[in-house]
Amino acid sequence: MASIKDVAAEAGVSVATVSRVLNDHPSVSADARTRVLAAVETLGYRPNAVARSLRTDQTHTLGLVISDVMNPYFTELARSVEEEARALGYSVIIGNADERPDLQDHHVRTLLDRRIDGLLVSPTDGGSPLMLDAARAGTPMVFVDRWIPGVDVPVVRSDGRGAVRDLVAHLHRLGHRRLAIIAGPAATTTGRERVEAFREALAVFGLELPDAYIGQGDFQAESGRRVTEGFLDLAEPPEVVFAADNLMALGALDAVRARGLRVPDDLALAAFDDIRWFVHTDPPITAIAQPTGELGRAAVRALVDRIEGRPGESVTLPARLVVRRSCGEHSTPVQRSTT
Amino acid sequence: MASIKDVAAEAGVSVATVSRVLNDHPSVSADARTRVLAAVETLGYRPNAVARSLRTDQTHTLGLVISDVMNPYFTELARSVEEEARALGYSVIIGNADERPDLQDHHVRTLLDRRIDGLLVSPTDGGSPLMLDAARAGTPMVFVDRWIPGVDVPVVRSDGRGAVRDLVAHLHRLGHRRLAIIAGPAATTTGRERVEAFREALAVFGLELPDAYIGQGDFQAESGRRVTEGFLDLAEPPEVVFAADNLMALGALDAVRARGLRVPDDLALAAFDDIRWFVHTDPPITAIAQPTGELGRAAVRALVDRIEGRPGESVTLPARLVVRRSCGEHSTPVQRSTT
DNA sequence: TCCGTCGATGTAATCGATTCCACGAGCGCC
DNA sequence: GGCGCTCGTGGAATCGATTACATCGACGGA
Repeated sequence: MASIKDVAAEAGVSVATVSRVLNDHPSVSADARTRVLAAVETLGYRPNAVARSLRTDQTHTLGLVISDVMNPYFTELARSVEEEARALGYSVIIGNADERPDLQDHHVRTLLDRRIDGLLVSPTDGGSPLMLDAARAGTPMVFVDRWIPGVDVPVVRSDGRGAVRDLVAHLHRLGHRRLAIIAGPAATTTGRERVEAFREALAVFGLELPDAYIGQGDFQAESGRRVTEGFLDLAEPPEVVFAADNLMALGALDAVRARGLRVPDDLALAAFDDIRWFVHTDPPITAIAQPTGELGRAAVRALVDRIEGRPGESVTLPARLVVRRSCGEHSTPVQRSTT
Repeated sequence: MASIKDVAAEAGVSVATVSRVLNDHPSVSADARTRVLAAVETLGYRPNAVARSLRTDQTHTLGLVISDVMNPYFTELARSVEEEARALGYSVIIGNADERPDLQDHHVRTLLDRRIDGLLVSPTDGGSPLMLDAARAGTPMVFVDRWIPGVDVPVVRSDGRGAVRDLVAHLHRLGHRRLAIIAGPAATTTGRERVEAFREALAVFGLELPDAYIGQGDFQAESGRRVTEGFLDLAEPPEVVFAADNLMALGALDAVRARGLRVPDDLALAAFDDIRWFVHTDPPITAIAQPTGELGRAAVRALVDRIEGRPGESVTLPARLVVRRSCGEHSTPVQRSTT
């Protein structure tokens, strides 16, 4: 592969001049410029990004470590992150942590070894020493969706409180009183927050959230299935199950189906995170939709701001309730928008 | 960030010795080794992958350019690719072409600039000059799922012919005679092949595939919707629509639903590519399942073989039919396995 | 005419690793 | 006792770019 030296030789100038042309430095004669460009053309020269990065200490690359690529929510997030990054001149390397702290650390480590310019993380756990060190060492970093409390890093996420209130109001109006939740891992902020938001919303209607109605899931389909089976085995099973993410809702659907029961007649179902398929499931699933694309874009902007020396701010966007039929029929569909 | 020089100074040896310890070269004294390792520990030293790559001309990175990350099939493919690559000591950079040749070229170019060791591509089109040049120039490369004819590059894909024959047999048994297909882009091999396989299977039963029953899609949901509406507007609409991928099936479902019609009573539906949600759609969708994970792993193995100087062979794995209810009820569910 | 300035260019240092080569010490063998 | 090997080690070149600094010529003003 042709190097800058070959180009210099071909154009009859020094490598410095070639470099100047390529980085359009002002003081290059028109003559030299055209000769260099011609040489670049004939040799099919492309600068070696590795060499350039070594010298400039910039890779123009962002690392994105997400909890689970197979989760459509994160897939969409990854897509919007890549789009915005590309628009700003950055590439993205995605690491899939698969909800496993060890894998998350593996990816953070290799990304740091590659000297990425900044890191976008949706932490799987409460924060490994590795990540805390990186943050403290000044690696530009932004948390997206989930975050680690007590770390001085901007957080880009959506606030589901309003939407969860709307959801509980919707459920209450339909007559449901025994509401259960399939929670995410307590080590994640979203895992805890969604339970809290749910509990608070229930309190508004004078309802409680007994421990038996809190199932411990891990954001994966299988755990949703398992927890739902546990609910169905209770002496007094809940009337509604609220899954804290879309995969656990899928698992819940599996469990209900395996018993030959029906949604919403035997058990109503709602989910956090809306996905396209929810329109076509049997029945269509009521869900809380996050502004996923906007979150991804905002996260990239915040990270690039940090990288380029600007402040880089936290962003919180509201989620909203999308009512479908999985919680029972309703006469007047009210979709209060949250603020 | 500490460099190899700092480690050398701390350990009281030369950088050469540090490098030897790190790459466990045999001739290093036990004493020097322990001193170096201690220095590495106290400084928290991590070798700079950029510098290493510049010198060794290896990045231990694979590029994966896929047609559409939002398509669950490709998401799963990407996941298995990353897993196998990690097991073999490689990282993966994913580029999402979004079915756009220009984006595909963009990613191929940046990946080559980064001097990735090898490229895994599922081409969006018939092959840009850029990609053909790269293949000719000797960049280790493997096509996965789709390929470009006439290029000397291993292809890892699944053969759907057997499964499509099974599907048509299934449809014929259910009494369907007017079968239509939503095709993928003619520029892709899978786009063409699936239509051909379908046509051949129909021929076995003495059925034809009239042009009016071939809708031109682009593997995206919206095109599935549009084509299905066209089918429904025909004087004699088809009884079955076979979507060449899962997203177009989603679009077809949207279209049927928008007209207030029902699957399979008004129009039966089948799809190429099986996804988890197909179990829970209304009705559950009959689909042709590819061994996606195995494809991804085989592709990585073939690519790494090429990179490391071994032959690197093409692989073709059979797909299989998964019968559900979207084509009508059947008495004895026959799922012939293909060979 | 001379000097200072500015624009264009080249030389060489540099980034952080790997690796070839040289060198010295120790050891075995004749 | 000397010769030659092997082993451990360090110095320095190298990968392909960027960039500080030096140089040189032209040009303008006094």
